[in-house]
Amino acid sequence: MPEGHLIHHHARAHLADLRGPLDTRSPQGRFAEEARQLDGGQIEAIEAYGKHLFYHWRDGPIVHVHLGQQGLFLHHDPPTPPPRPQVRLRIAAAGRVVDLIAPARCELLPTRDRDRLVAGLGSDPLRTDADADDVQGRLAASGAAIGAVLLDQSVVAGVGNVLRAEVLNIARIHPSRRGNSLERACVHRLWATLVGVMEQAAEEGRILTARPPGARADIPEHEARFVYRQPRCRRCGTDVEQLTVAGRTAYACPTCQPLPTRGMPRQRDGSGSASG
DNA sequence: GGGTAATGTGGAA
DNA sequence: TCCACCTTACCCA
Repeated sequence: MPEGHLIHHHARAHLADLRGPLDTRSPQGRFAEEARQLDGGQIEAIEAYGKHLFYHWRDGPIVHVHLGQQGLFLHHDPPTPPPRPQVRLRIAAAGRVVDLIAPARCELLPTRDRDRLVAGLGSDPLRTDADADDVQGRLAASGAAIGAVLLDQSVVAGVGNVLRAEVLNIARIHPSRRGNSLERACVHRLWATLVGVMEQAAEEGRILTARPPGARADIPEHEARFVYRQPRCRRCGTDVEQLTVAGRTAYACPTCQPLPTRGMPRQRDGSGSASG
C-alpha cells in the first residue's frame, strides 16, 4: 500500500496518538520478545524517511518499520477490538491503538544502523533536509530513464509507482525520457510537482491528483488519478500507454507526455539514440 | 468462496 | 530478470 506520503502521514498520526506509557505486544509472535522489551515505555519521536519509519523510544531502542508492498496499519478507537492473529505489533496508548500487519521489516535498530540506512537514501521531498539542488542535479545527470531514476530510493526517497505515474504526467514528462535529455527547467518543474503532490497526499493520506472540482470527499482513489491504472488520460481522454520501466508497469499519456521524435537533432551528448 | 493483483524490496539465477 | 515474502481488497461466480 505505501509510498512515502503515507509513511509521513502515519508518522504524524502516530506521534499524536501514541502518547504516554504504551502497551506493546505481538499477537502474531514474530516480534514478541522485542514487544516485551518495549512494553511500558514511551515514544519520544517518530521519524519518516522515504518509505522507512523510525520510532525512537525514550531511553530505548529504535523500532524500524518498512511496510513493503503488503504492510498496513490499522487504527482503533475504544472500544478496541481484539487483534487479528496476523498483527505483528500492537501499540496501545490510553485512547488509541495501532496495529501493524504484514510489514516487510519490523526490527529493533541501533542508532548506527539507522544512520547507515538513512545515508543510503536520497532526498525525501517531504523532509525539510531535502537538498533540492542536489537531487535536481542527479536527475539531470542520469543517463537512465527518468521513470527509473524516480523509483531509485538512493536518488529520491519515497516515490513509488503511483507517484511516479502521476507526477510525470502532471509535469508532462514521458517516463522513458533520459534524465540527461531534460532541460533544467523541466527537472525543476518535476521536483516542484513531486513536493506539491506528496505534501498534499501526506496531508490527506491518499493520492488524489485528478480529483475533479466539487468531487465528493470519499471519491475512490482509482477515480482520482490522471493515468495510473487508467484506460484513458483524465486530462485529455487519450488512451493511456502502458510500458515497463525499471521492471514495473509505467503509465503515460502520449498526448500530455510526448516523447521527442527519434532522430531529432540532439548533439549535446551521445545518449539520444540509446535503446529503449 | 476462489482467484488475482497490489502503492516494494532484496536475493537468487 | 524472476521470485518470494505475506496479507488485504477487489472481482467474479
